[in-house]
Amino acid sequence: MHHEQALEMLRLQGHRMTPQRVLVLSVVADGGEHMGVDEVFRRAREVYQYMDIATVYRTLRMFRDAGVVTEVESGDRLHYELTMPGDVHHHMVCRVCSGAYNLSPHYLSEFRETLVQEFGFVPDLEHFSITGVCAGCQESGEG
Amino acid sequence: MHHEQALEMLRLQGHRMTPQRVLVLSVVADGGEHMGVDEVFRRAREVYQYMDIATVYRTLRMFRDAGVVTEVESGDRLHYELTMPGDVHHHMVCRVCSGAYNLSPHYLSEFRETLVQEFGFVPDLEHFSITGVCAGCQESGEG
DNA sequence: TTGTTTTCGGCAAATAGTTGCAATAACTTG
DNA sequence: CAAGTTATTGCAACTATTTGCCGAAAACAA
Repeated sequence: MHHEQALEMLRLQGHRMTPQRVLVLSVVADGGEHMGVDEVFRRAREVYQYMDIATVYRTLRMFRDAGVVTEVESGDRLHYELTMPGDVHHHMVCRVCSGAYNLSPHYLSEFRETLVQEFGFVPDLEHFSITGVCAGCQESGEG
Repeated sequence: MHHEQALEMLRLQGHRMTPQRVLVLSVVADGGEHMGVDEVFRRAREVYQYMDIATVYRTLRMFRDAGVVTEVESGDRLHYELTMPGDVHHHMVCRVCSGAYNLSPHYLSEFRETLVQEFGFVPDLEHFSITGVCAGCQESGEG
């Protein structure tokens, strides 16, 4: 998704376009890989020095609910990235090095179906991330 | 697992047996279903009025690492239950009613194998819980 | 442009949970 | 049982994140 499309989506959903929101969106869009809240905050404050951390949290949460960013629980912190409709993926987060690796949703679709059919339980796998130890850290014997 | 066995396990692992630890263990053991940290704290403080919340957190974390209690992320809070070696299970937590349903580990074993074989990533599925909407809340149209 | 409505932002205070530190108490040895 | 060692406690301060409040600003109408 592009910057402009995201703004359009937000407007269509009736959200007001404030300088703070435009700024947060551009920071996340320029960030590339997913960014921690504190990093979004620091970069935004470089541009607008009165930016408040609560505004960053509220804005990112709203963006997530609107579907323009994706929230990743990386270790014990929240990270965000611009939603890429053609590239939906989950994350495997390494508990040793904090590295995040993408995982195609097809690895979970069967599991999802099973839960729905056997228990009628509809899991939230959209913002799904799995903690564990990655291959590299395993070799280092740090698992 | 029983109270006594848990104490024995802790002692064998070299942990000191303090009144605070014995108390926290008995509270969790008597609690039945899994309990929130605040509830463990409140009940413990009824018995020993100087109990500190930090002690409760540290004690439960240590019990978890020692294998005598199981940690469940219920919604956005931590819950604990006495580990039952014959009854290992995961949890499906409903985001609407906060209800928790047990899930046999066999539903995840295939998924686990896939991650290990394809990515060398060893997931932490021991303390695994899945958020979603349960069958009951689905009917109520609250999903 | 001005006025009206309603959402939003900034601040401060609250939340759950963690951590550093000095005092204390549990285990160990004699 | 007393002394020494070291883990553990209680406290306060800290983390990340959320929330209540109220003035400010966005959207929209006239």
